[in-house]
Amino acid sequence: MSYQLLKENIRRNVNFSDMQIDEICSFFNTKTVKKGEYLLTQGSICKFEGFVTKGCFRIFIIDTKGNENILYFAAEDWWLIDTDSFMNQTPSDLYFQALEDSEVLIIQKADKERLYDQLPLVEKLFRIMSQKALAAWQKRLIRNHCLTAKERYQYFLNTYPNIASRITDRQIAGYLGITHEFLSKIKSKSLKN
Amino acid sequence: MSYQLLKENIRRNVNFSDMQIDEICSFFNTKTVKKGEYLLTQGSICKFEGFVTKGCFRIFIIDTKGNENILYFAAEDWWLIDTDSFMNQTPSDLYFQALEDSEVLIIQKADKERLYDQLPLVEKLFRIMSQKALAAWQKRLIRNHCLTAKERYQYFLNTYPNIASRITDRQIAGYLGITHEFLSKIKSKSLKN
DNA sequence: CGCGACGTTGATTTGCCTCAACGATTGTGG
DNA sequence: CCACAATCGTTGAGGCAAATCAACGTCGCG
Repeated sequence: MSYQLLKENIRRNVNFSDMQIDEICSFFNTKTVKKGEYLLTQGSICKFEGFVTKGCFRIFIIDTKGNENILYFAAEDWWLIDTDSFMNQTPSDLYFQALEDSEVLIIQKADKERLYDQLPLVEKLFRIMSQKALAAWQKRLIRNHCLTAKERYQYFLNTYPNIASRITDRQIAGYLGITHEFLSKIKSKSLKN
Repeated sequence: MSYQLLKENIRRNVNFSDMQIDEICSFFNTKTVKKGEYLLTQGSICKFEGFVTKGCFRIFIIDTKGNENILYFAAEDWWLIDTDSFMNQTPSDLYFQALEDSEVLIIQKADKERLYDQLPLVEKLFRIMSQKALAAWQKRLIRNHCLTAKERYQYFLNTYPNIASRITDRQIAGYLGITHEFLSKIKSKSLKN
């Protein structure tokens, strides 16, 4: 059952009772997305949050120079969220694109508001999730300032081995904020050491 | 009264009753910090969160190369939080240093836990605060990837004029992730246009 | 006054980008 | 199942943004 992964993910943050967690899960619906398809595109308002149970997504932005800049990848056990657009219901800057055939558990904005009212402990759940994410983003920015591209690449390989192994180098370069040509040169130099 | 700023800051996120907001404020104590002093240093466990009512702080990290890397500035109406260390009660990577004689409203870790229990709506408050912060950090990382140092400098000046005007260029360079020499060159080139 | 932190400037180096070309791999339609 | 296109990874030449190192004048402060 694909809800099992979601339940475990939630329980890692807040210890809900079995009844509560079933209640929470009942707000989510399964959605399948084929490789290459988009769940969200720039300019549209994000009305849902998702939890990936199968496959892999990239969350990216196309900047004014036309470069694809990848915020993060979401494989199994990751959340698929545009915090800004979902919270403020403003047009999104982001794209959610499936890099493989994927399955996502989806909760709609209106349902999430109902869930907050119905089960106030869900506030704590998303408070903790947001704080963990916040700490991670702060550390990532520091790494971008302190580390060279090569060091960031190696950190990525070590930290997310099962994401790195299933995506192209172009995607990794987009995540690291470098060109794919330069990533290729980093790799060839690493082999010589 | 220095609590007024805190009350307004909180009410911008959750509409508490007067009684509730007084209750929340009663958990905070005033602390004065002189220019140059530290409220948190690397290696210590962060047992508090703060809200700045007067003065200005820099929140920074010293990396392995000895560079001071500034995560953000906290002047009046800003929160002073090491999310990671406070949440996990692990040794902090950060320094909180006053750049001016300052005043902070402090809430201790144990008291904050009590506040969550006593007034569950506070969960929503910090959920919303964390999500707003998260969205802001994601945008900042994107700017670091897409914009040149000059463009980031101008963005900083436009976005935080009353922080930029009261700190040294060295601090701004540390925030932008560039050397202060290069920032100086950016400024001299800007004047010629 | 004298010291330390600051801002500035120049010379040099380096990390990364841009552009272009090429073979290898993957995907797709006939 | 093949042919072709598209995408991918690689490599090289050249250029630019930013770092490094060093020197210097200025300012605030003890």
